Amino acid sequence: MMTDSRSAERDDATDALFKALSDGTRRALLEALVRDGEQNVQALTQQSGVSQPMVSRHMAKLKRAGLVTARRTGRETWYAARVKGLAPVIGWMAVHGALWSQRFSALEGLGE
Amino acid sequence: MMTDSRSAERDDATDALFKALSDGTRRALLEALVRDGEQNVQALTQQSGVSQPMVSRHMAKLKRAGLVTARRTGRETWYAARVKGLAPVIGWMAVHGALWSQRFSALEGLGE
DNA sequence: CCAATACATAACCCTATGATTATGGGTTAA
DNA sequence: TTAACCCATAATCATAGGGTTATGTATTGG
Repeated sequence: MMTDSRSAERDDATDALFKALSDGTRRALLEALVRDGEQNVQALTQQSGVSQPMVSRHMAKLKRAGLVTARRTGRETWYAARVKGLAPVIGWMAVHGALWSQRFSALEGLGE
Repeated sequence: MMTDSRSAERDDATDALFKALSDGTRRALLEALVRDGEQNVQALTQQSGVSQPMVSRHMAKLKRAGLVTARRTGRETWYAARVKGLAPVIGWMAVHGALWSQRFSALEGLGE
């Protein structure tokens, strides 16, 4: 499944990932989950400084990018960071950052 | 409401970096530089599939993000990948990706 | 059953951004 | 000097995207 050397055509996963990380509010939400563990929307809303609907939309984007998981219990939705979702970022840097490949080579077995 | 500076600090560098990497065309341009070394705008334009002005604008953005360097010689501008510009990405993942911090700790001395 | 709660969606506004073609500003060459 | 060349910038357009408030859909509790 090598995407040929003709540059990344439709690397939707990588694209969604970098796009998800390209917004500061979204990164802050993800950071909160990494730091303090699983949280529901209202908890995230209080920290975020933006409205609840905006948090829901940000979380949806993070989820589609594979960076968080969602677990609905009753009327609450609990989000948790999914750190291994960052793997494609590592992969991209390992492949396209020639100077890094040596250092990154030890990280390539993270597919779980 | 003041923004909670604890989690949402104005990390302009990181923001610019992720934003620069969030576009596929821009990543392809950067990949071309990493793969084939320093190139001028016309060479990059031929590979990119977009217009020359668009390449110039993409390169400007990559440059502001610290991912490429520009060297003007006469009427040509030669761009080269600056792989250490990815350092903030590593830094961000090291800090906010708890599960990664052990593996990343060895990479933190790349500041220059 | 009814109200309150928790989250997601919808409708809307405004800015950012990717893309184009046209133009301008220097530089090389004839 | 003039013309061709290389690149950047301007003008323009369409769409994506972050933000808000309003509304909808379940779920819990009195």
